[in-house]
Amino acid sequence: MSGMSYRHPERDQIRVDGVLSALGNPLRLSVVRLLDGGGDHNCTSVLNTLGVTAKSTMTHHWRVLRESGVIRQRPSGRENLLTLRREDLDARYPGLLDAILAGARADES
Amino acid sequence: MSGMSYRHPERDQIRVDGVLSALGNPLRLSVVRLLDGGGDHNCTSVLNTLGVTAKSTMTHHWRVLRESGVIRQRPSGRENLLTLRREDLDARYPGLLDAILAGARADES
DNA sequence: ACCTCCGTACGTAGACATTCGAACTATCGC
DNA sequence: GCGATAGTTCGAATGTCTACGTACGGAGGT
Repeated sequence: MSGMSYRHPERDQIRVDGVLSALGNPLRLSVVRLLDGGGDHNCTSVLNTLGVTAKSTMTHHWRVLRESGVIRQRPSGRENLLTLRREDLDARYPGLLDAILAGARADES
Repeated sequence: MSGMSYRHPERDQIRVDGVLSALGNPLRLSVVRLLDGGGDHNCTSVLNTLGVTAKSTMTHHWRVLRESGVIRQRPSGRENLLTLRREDLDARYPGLLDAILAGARADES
């Protein structure tokens, strides 16, 4: 049997204050920027890329991102694949994600 | 002499994670929606409109909103006038504020 | 001067966030 | 089965956020 799946909010259950609160954390914003860059990501690869030490720390952040509707977490084998819920976010809050990601890039300059 | 002024970040000192974190709080998001509606606002009028009990609670939120660059606080007589820094936010993060405000309205439906 | 109104500063209390280590479950390969 | 890998769960420590009451200071009106 494949692993258990997590509870995700439906598209119409997403709330903007939850999304903003989730993305107001620098580490979680970095995660979203990384996922937006495309490619396959599991928890460990993100953890290594961002230089986080403890896996259990990220487990906390996965839950915040998942329960706010920002990412989707899909178990596959012994990995946990992570994807940005771009279609849902774009449908519900047009332009929000792009504005945030552009803003994050602007802050780096 | 008029009252002391507060420290506000310059436009280019604003950071998107600070803005998101500030607006991730439902009460502060309501404040921004109210200020965006136009009209003159001082601290007490916002407090009364939103049904907040303690002034000192709002003083905390004014600081968060001010230091993240979302609002400007300008003492005038014995009042403290509040304005949304729309021009600065629009210049630095095009579309962000509109997307957030539209999202907040969408969540109400 | 006096009183009143507007808002801040301070201390405090409880709730929540963030991070970590250690123990645990499940999966894959041998 | 055995060992290694991928993540989670749990508990604890630390820090931050939110809200409140009280006290304070500045500005206006009388």
